[in-house]
Amino acid sequence: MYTIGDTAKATDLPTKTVRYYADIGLVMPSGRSDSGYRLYSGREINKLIFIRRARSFGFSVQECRELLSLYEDQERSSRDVKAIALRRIAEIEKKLLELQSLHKELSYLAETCNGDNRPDCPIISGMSG
Amino acid sequence: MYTIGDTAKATDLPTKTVRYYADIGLVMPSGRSDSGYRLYSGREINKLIFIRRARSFGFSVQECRELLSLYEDQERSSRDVKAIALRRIAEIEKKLLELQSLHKELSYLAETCNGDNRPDCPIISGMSG
DNA sequence: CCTTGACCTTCCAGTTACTGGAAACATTAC
DNA sequence: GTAATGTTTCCAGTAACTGGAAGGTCAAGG
Repeated sequence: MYTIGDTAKATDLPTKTVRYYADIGLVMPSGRSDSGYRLYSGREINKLIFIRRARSFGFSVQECRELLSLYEDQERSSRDVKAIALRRIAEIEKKLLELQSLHKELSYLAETCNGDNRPDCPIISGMSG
Repeated sequence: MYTIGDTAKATDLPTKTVRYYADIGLVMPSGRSDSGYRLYSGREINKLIFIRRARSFGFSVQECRELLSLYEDQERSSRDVKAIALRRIAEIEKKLLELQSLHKELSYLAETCNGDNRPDCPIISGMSG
């Protein structure tokens, strides 16, 4: 069992955010210490890491809730699970392409503009591809 | 020259957001029509597409401002440009790894939970890798 | 020319997802 | 035992939109 600070370290989330997620019922601590400290188990740690990743790619908290429920809602049919997962996978693949494109653009910029004098770097005109 | 609606379509951003970016001085329209309509050129379209991408990967508006300034601030030395670009590239590479990991997790879920009966899918316990 | 509908304008209020800070209690380190 | 650090709740503030009202503009059809 981890206190909120240890949980924050383990998940690479701010303490404030972990507490916020508990407040909105996204990831509840598995219990409280005698003195009222939130206590998290490995399971919650894993959920929080998953959420941090999903959030950092623009999935809303609501969408994270839905993604988590894929694993937890015993009432939901496998068909639903698969449908939602596949929809998200398509989005992720689109994001992967865009992220690679962004990477390429910045790499080109770093390569091109590497002297002491400022070169022209007219890269914006090519930034939309 | 594009009106704000055409610009929104071309950049895949909501009209509201394009107007908001003008309000905060992130991307100004290159001019106004006689009747006061915002008018955008290809250059602004490209900037907006670049920003949409960067935003969707968690770069703040302030960071987008900095990234755009890499191309525009004639006072900034090439050394700075390269340093900032390299820092961002490192972040993007980390994001790429995490996005690939997210993709793998959801693909595994979609594959595993594909019958008509709900299988156990105890994937959360492996979600932190 | 007139009207209808889709566009645009400004302004202001509301939302999402945090984020910072105060006051007070708990735990750990010396 | 006391100082530093960590935790609690609560409340206010911020970033980046987002929705809606009230009104001006523009192209198409009658």
